[in-house]
Amino acid sequence: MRIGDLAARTGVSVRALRYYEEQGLLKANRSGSGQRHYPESVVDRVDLIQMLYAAGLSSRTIAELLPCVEAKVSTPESRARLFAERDRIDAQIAGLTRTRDRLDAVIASTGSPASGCTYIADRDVAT
Amino acid sequence: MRIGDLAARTGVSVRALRYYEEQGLLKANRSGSGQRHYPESVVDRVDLIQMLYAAGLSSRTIAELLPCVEAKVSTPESRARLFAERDRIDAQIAGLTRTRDRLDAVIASTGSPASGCTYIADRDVAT
DNA sequence: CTTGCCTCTGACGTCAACGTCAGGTTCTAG
DNA sequence: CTAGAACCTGACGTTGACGTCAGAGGCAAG
Repeated sequence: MRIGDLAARTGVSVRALRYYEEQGLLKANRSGSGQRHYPESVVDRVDLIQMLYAAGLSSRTIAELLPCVEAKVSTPESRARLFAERDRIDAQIAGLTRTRDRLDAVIASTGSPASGCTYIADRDVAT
Repeated sequence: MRIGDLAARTGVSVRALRYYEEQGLLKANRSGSGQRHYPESVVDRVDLIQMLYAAGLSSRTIAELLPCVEAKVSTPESRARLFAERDRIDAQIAGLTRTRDRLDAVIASTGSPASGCTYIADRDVAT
């Protein structure tokens, strides 16, 4: 599997994949001419990397936690980092939930102004 | 209330407050000599701005939604934006929840290797 | 008055995760 | 064999939300 194929499979750009390698998140087997070749397994790894990036983790943190998540290998530091990131994500979820509820309240008040102005699509307001 | 006081009250830097004004998120009464003076009410406004920034909204989007959230004034576009951002935040919460659960699973497997994989994750899944 | 802190307006610096371009090599289809 | 897609390594550009510095002015206390 070459880098273009991996990019297509993961939806990540070729540039991003090379960047991940540069950051030590991804390793590639090189052919004689220097081209990168990947096994199927890296697809999951790239998905995981994207997942962690989306959760707000930095390259450095991801690099620290990847062996922990994939190979179940962990040092005391990485375990501490793991707990810290878990808690940070928890807090982030809590904050986002409050923000969403606030927006929902706004939607409820501007969307149906007391009387029957109901042409605004009837959405679920408080999950 | 001068800008330094507002910064202290909100935990936001002076630079950030000036930046908010530059982005049209905050207005200030100017004294004769050009110094900014704020009423008490802007404290809540700044908190709200921070909340929206934390939720991943851009200055432009916040500027569009602030009148909607504070004064309950909305145009069809801002209402559409409101719905879009609410849904985006919902999706973000869902993604973060999956990521957190994944980290919890890792914690469960690396954190207590002796007693078989018992899940730690009996946390509330953020409504 | 002057000391010292606060404020003002530019304007350049920063940082992360890439985008994009240049110039050159390699693989593949016909 | 040859065109053209895909790949390579630098290396500079981008974006957003500020940080930071420079130089100048404002404000209450002693």
